[in-house]
Amino acid sequence: MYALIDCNNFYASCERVFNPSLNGKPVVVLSNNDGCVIARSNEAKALGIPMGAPAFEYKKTFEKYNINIFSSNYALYGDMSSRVMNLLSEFTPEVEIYSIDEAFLKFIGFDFFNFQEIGLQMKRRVTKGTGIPISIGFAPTKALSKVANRIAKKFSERTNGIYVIDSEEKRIKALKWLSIEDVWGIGRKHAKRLKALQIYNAYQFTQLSDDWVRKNMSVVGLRLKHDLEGKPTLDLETTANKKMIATTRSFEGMLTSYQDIRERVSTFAVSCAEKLRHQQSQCHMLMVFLHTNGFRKDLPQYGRNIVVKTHYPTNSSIDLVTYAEVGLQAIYREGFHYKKAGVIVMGLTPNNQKQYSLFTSENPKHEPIMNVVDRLNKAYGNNKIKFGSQSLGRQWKMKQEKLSPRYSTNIQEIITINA
DNA sequence: TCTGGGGTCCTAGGGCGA
DNA sequence: TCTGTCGCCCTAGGACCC
Repeated sequence: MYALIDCNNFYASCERVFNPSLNGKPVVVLSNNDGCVIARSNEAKALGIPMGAPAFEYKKTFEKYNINIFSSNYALYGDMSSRVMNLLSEFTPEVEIYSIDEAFLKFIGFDFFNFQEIGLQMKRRVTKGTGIPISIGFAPTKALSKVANRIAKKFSERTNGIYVIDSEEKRIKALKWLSIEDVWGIGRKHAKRLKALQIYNAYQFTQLSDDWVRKNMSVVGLRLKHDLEGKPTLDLETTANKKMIATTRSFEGMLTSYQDIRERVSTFAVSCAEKLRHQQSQCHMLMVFLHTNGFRKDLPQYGRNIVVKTHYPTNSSIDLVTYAEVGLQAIYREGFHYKKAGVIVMGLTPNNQKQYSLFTSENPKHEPIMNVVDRLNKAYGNNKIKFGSQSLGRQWKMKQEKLSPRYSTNIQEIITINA
């Protein structure tokens, strides 16, 4: 049996844990730069605020309905997430953390257990331990547990946030209820194609022939079909190291000068290098990209990316800044208003599997320097140590006008209770 | 004026050596 | 020495997820 546990309106719920006066009121959380709506409480959903809504377009709606707005506070959400995941792992050792707010659990040898009861215990444990509300779906496969979770959430008053698919009858009923575009693994494109063929729900999808699905939706679609049929095909994924690491940002305004963009790109490269060292990996390729604002049809558009190969595997900030600059020089063009840039490191290998080059080698001083940089940044806060190409005086700040405190990870910002 | 960020997997097609 | 075929590797692009 698999379970999918999903935190309800996760970011909005995190804000509520430390500010209970928000309970019952509409809450939205915005993306970086306070750009789009990325999380909504049920009350905000009921007011018709869609996912991804640009904040500036909905400003009046926010004011009209007194909606509580928050900038995204990843320090808080990340910490709350790991607390939830820790509690869930008390129920079975087989846990796949699927995203910041979701986990698959696998129950082997629980044949005679009552999953409804296990679900109740999980809910109580997580609510008591973190204050985060969760929904739980149990089913014999991962894809079906996603479906069960959806039912648990959709009919929460009847299901109490827990639903178990444990019979053929329930499976078919659930699949007939689920619209094709809501099936996990069927995105917009495939949903459109399937609808054109009169396939409107998940059950109809499972009635297609394997050959057709394989031919038109690749093995990915076929695996999904089998999983929905109740034949376990997708298993828990082991949490290996990441295969690529990215740091990309939209700029608050638009940038034109090479120097300004270079500063930003250097910072992205430094950030990638830090993430690489954190997971004890190194990269042998780095991609730099930049592009103009696609929403501004009145301005000339330009966008390019370039992959730069490193001479040896590295996670040195000094090296990566250098390579990133080589890439940027190759793709930067004068005369455009740039809105977004990023650095992505690829071809990752563990630190202890190093393929040396005959002709070039890393500077042996980098490793101890990076160790010191990481230690200082850890002790005194991130980005205290900067590199030459990053500006010392200038602070590039994301727009975060509605940022809540880091209640659970910073002692200076701990919650205060007035008696 | 203002529209996010970070990932994974799969396939097709070309280059290239055996 | 030339040519055809096969399989591997790499890359770009597409589709999906949260």
